Amino acid sequence: MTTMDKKKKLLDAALKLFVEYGFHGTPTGTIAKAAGVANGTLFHYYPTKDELVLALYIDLKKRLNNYITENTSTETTLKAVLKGQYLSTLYWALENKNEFKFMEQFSASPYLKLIASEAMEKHLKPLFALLKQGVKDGHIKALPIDFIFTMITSHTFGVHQYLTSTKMSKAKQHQLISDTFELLWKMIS
Amino acid sequence: MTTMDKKKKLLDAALKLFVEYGFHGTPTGTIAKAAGVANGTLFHYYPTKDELVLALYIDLKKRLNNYITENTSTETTLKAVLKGQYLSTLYWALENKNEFKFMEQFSASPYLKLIASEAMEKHLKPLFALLKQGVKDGHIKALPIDFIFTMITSHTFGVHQYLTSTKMSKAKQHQLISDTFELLWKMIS
DNA sequence: AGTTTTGTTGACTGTTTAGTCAGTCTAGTT
DNA sequence: AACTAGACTGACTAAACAGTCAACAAAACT
Repeated sequence: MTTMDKKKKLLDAALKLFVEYGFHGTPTGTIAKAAGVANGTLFHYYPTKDELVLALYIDLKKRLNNYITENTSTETTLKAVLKGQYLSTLYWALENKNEFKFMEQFSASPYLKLIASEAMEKHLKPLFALLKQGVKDGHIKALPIDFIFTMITSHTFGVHQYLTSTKMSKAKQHQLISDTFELLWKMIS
Repeated sequence: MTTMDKKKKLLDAALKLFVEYGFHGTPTGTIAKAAGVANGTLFHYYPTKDELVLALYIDLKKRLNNYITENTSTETTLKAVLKGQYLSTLYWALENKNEFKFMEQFSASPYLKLIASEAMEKHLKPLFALLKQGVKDGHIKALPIDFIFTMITSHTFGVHQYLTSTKMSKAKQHQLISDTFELLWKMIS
């Protein structure tokens, strides 16, 4: 097993356990065992438990971001670009339920403030620029950018929560995602 | 000090610490100390730590509910009733930031599934009936009730998050709350 | 006043935990 | 083959933890 395998296995195991039992409800020993590595190996890669939690969040954030950029072709209108990002996010969330659930849990937890704000903003910059332009051009309501961002985020979490709590066909899910974007757009435009 | 005083002091202390350090990040001993009671007293009232966490959530839920019912006069139109509930919720949240933050944290955590679903539904029943009627009368979009509910909830959490992360005058806050209700209404009607 | 019940205490305990460490293994380099 | 550097191990430890309990205090009841 290579280094990446073990790091990845540790993050995988941690994710599953964190979602089920919470951050502090999951001992490091349990994580190591579930990952199939020795106790000490966990601390070899992540010197403290907190660093493991943060690393996991950052890794997921990156994976989601990659997925979004890979799956959004260059659209022309602002609405189309936003819709692409919104759909990508929720498609990814559907294929990675635990991952998305963890991100939500993390976002509501006191851990969030441990994330360096520059690292946070780096990911958000492109979207913020987009929204800013949208406001300037009058396509989006003249509201503070981070307010619009917050609205999009909570809306997205809400839709995902509903999607995971309700059984429905893939087709219906995609229809709902598309419909809810229209609702969101109606709200901010 | 009476019994109620001590129970209340324990919940107060637990709330503050949970919001800052998380559920498992807060030892029971610290809670007891902060509440000014002996370690054993905590376990006299709440046999396990989990029961304390759940009791806190239920207590807050009740307090918010009371506030809403006390502060919503009997309106006539569906929109006015919903607006009253929405405003009440966010006004309460502004006066009880920690309380609301905890409820959000709790809602995203694995603890949520420990709450008996009947106790949950009891609080929601009136609102659900209201929404159902709204859909029937065509005032609200023909979407599943619990979807609309999820949308309202996440929207509310989002607005509160923005309100607490941004400095602004009381007047501006109230304006924003009112405005965001219109956005929400626009979305679901 | 005496008795019982209920509230309250904090020292204590068995367990669990994050994190350490002394040393083994593996793969690459000279 | 000898050396080195980093990966990896798991037994270990010191601290922290949730929960107990025997004793005491204060009400409440008879």
